[in-house]
Amino acid sequence: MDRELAILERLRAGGSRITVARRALVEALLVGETHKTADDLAEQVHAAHPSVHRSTIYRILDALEQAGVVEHVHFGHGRAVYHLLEDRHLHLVCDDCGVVVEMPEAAISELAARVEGDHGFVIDSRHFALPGRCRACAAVHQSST
Amino acid sequence: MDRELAILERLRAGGSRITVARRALVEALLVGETHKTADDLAEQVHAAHPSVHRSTIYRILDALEQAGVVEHVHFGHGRAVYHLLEDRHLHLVCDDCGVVVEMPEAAISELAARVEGDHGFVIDSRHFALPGRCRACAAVHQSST
DNA sequence: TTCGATGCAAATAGTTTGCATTCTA
DNA sequence: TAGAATGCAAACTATTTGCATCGAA
Repeated sequence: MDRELAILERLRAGGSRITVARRALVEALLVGETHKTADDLAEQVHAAHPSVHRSTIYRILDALEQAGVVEHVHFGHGRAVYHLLEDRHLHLVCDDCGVVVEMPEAAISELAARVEGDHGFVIDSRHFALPGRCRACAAVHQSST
Repeated sequence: MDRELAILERLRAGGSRITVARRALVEALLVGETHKTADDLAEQVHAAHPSVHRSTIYRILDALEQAGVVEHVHFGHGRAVYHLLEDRHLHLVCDDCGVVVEMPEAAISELAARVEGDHGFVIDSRHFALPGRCRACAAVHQSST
């Protein structure tokens, strides 16, 4: 039940030490939105611990990623969002309004199987978002183009 | 048959002027690899015209993109590659060795149709590469992990 | 001659790194 | 107390922008 402790324990198991900054970042990951940029997380951590530096945020995120706790997904043009590994799913991001639609990982399995058969290529589709246009923006786009 | 002239003409039609730099960049796009980073292109252009600035390369690429001549695809972690619109296809990039596998756009149509039906989301799959592992790296990865 | 294109330098966004210091285990 | 973690500043990558000048039509 205590997700925070479980995650910290997992870090400790990997030889890491538990610090205030790490505790705060894990807490930040556990509340609110499931997808947060490094910036979002830094802001949240700063609320309680203003002295935690941005570079530390990145280093902790890196440690968490190595420990298999989080993963990051690129949402186009440079910025990445981080989320807990438990929340595995594909991401669809709207190029126009930026809304993120989640869909089960299974949706891509058919394509993945075909690609693997044809090219031997194993798609890791979680690491990138599929871009496009959400329902609303697709409608607008169609009428204005 | 003269692709270079055709492209330049297309630029001119949009109100643009034809300059040495533009001519050189279009030439660079037409030879060799079908996918090049802004850096690759800058290097090629510099070979003949060392004074052309990087920012100019970006501005020309932007103009070409607006004119519908090229498009850029993000290959993960910040860098983008440009290619002529005629060469439309999906990209699979290996996270390990960086090799790019191309596959017909049609391969994703089934997934795209399902997603559009379920979520109203219109995937623009050409704008991003699907990450994963190529046959060779997948084999290595499996045995070493 | 006019307005688009360019060179330059500086700014930007997002992230990473070297190094001396601090703190956990 | 050893070695991991941190703060800080500075570097980095890829790209963009303001501005004065240049050049194509």
